[in-house]
Amino acid sequence: MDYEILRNVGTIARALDSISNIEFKDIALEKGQYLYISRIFENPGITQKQLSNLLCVDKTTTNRAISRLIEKKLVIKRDDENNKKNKLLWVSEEGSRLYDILHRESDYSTQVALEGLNQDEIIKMTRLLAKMTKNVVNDWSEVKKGHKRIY
Amino acid sequence: MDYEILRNVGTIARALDSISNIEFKDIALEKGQYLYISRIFENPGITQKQLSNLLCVDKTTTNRAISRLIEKKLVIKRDDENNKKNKLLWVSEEGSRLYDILHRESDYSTQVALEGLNQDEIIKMTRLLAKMTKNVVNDWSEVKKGHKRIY
DNA sequence: CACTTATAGTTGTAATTGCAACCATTTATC
DNA sequence: GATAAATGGTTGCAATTACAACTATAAGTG
Repeated sequence: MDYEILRNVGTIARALDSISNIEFKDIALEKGQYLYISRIFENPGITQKQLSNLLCVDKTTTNRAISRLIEKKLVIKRDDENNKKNKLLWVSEEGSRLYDILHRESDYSTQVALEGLNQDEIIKMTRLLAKMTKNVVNDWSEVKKGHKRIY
Repeated sequence: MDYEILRNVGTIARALDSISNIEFKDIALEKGQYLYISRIFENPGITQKQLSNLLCVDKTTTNRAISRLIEKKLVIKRDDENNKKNKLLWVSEEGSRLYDILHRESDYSTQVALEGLNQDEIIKMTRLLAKMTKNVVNDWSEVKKGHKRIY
């Protein structure tokens, strides 16, 4: 049945997250921190709220993770001149060096995950997962705002 | 590039997990507990170790989750007559009733996630994700055992 | 303009999560 | 069959995770 799809998505995600957390202990990153460094590096000046929505993580979780990364001098926080409510985030020089490793690991995991799939399948997969992401993130935003789904 | 694939897998998984955790607070389930109830229901007599491998979760996490579910009388633990090391798990009657709700929610989320995909795409997706799962879980087992991946 | 509502960020608290280190069995090896 | 290695399960810790409840700023509305 179709429910296999979401089950496997969950399993793949947990497995990869677990692998990343274990591997990045070598570079003194704690659970989950790699996610934030990657996204901030690729979206310089992003806010905590935007990060939370990008990752589908609670904003308080993002806040704590960022605080820790600032302590560790891997991320820098600056005030937004145009909007005092916002604090913009950048990766430090040290953080940038880590990004290189994160990127390489991600590439490797992608290679492993896609082993045995041909180019056409990969392209289709990319397109379909993007569509699914949009569908699911939409529901996530609603539910986070308090909307009750009926089923 | 291909790295979009794993990013989206992670995002979908986090979003759905977050939704489930929020929705299942109505039935007094705490973070993550729904996973174990579902899998034990579908695999009666499963052990903690098998559960951990099925979900790609650390065995100590499984242990704590199960202890809590036993306290809540949603899961039952029995000794394996043939092997005193193993403790076999079953869902209680109360737990079975919850399973019904979990199943309905999962169906609904699947429907939402797959909106806009046709039957052929869904079938392909199912097959490809199963293959990816196998690839990734294999690496996860190795890394958990201490194997260092080179990249 | 007043003032209400919404938004971004932050802390209090309580729970899960997972590595390390351990016990109890079982399995492998001599 | 004795002893070593492996396996399944369990606790001590230390950290993330996230809901509530809050502050401060910005945006919407009469």
